[in-house]
Amino acid sequence: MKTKTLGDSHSLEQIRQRFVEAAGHVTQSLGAGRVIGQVYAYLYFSRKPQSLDDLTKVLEISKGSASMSVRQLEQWGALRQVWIKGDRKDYYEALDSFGKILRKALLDLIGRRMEVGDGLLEQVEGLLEEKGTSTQPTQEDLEFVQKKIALIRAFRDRTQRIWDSSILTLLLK
Amino acid sequence: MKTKTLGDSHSLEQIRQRFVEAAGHVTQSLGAGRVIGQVYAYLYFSRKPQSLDDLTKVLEISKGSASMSVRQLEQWGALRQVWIKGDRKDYYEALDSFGKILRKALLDLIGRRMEVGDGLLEQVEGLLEEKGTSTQPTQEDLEFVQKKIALIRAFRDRTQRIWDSSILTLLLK
DNA sequence: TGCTACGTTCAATACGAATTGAACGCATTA
DNA sequence: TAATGCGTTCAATTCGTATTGAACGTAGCA
Repeated sequence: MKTKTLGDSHSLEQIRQRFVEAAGHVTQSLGAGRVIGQVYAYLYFSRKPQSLDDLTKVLEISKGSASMSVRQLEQWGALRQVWIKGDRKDYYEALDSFGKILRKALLDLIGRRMEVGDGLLEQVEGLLEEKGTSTQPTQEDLEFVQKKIALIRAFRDRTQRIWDSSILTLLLK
Repeated sequence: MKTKTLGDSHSLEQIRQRFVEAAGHVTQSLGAGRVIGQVYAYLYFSRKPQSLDDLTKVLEISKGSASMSVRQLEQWGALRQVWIKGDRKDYYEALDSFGKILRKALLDLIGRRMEVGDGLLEQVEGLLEEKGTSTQPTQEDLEFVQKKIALIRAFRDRTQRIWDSSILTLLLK
């Protein structure tokens, strides 16, 4: 039991392994784990649905990892569960709507990280409104900060539009 | 010596700290450290150039961190070094061409991570060319893999165009 | 009803990357 | 020329987070 899957061709199996490895790096650099990419790539290059058990053996990952990765990928619409009658295991096959998948995944990953900064500009602008009437801070300081924040807002708004229109909609197609 | 900088206004100082914190999160999630963002935000909201020494005190980071961050930011065109005569310290002030800065930073960060996967498609397609003539692998397997890889290439080319045109050029303006 | 084989969960662990800080080199000044 | 005050470097450390694996719940089967 040395190599399994995808016929016996050495070079084809080699190619799959290359993709598994590369996908692992990609997802890792995107801030999802390495395993997620590996699982998807492996399933993508599998002719038949594979079980969690297969994944743990081939990718040498734990049962827990396999389970969690598969669930994450399912939520991103990257996998489909397949029942094989007379078999108690769950089987999975990869879907290939890369655009939709990437879109969901990015929104998820980015959203997960941007909570903190989100709404900061609005909050701060609110604070400045209040202070605008008071005279506590020196007029100079107030103007300085307002000017700086205005620059940020302008840039934010511009990139926001680009992001919304270009990326997401185009990835959808 | 409790609070320094930016006048004495509590609320304005508060605002700066908010931005420092937020910027730290952003750069961290982008895969550059937390410190990079903090340093930039602090300088951006400083009226006068600041020294490494200032940074270590205000941001509570080590001299090493301050030095490395400043250098990185300089390479991204985010900072400008300022000499103050009669002072042996180096001073820095933030530049605000956000577009150019982000562009350089992203190219750098992404480039740093994509080395692995880069050229993979080309390599693999090369391998498949060779195998195309041999009959080692079953015809079915060969076709399967070729089809799968073609899908990936199509997607890669499409997103590549979007990335090149939309993002980078627009960020330049 | 108990037994088996599976998937899930989450506290413990391992791992990689960010950060530190001591050692160093290089200016500047006396 | 020595002494002082910088910035830089990089091995050691710390810290966050991905991964593990043992314990658990559950569904099917005898």
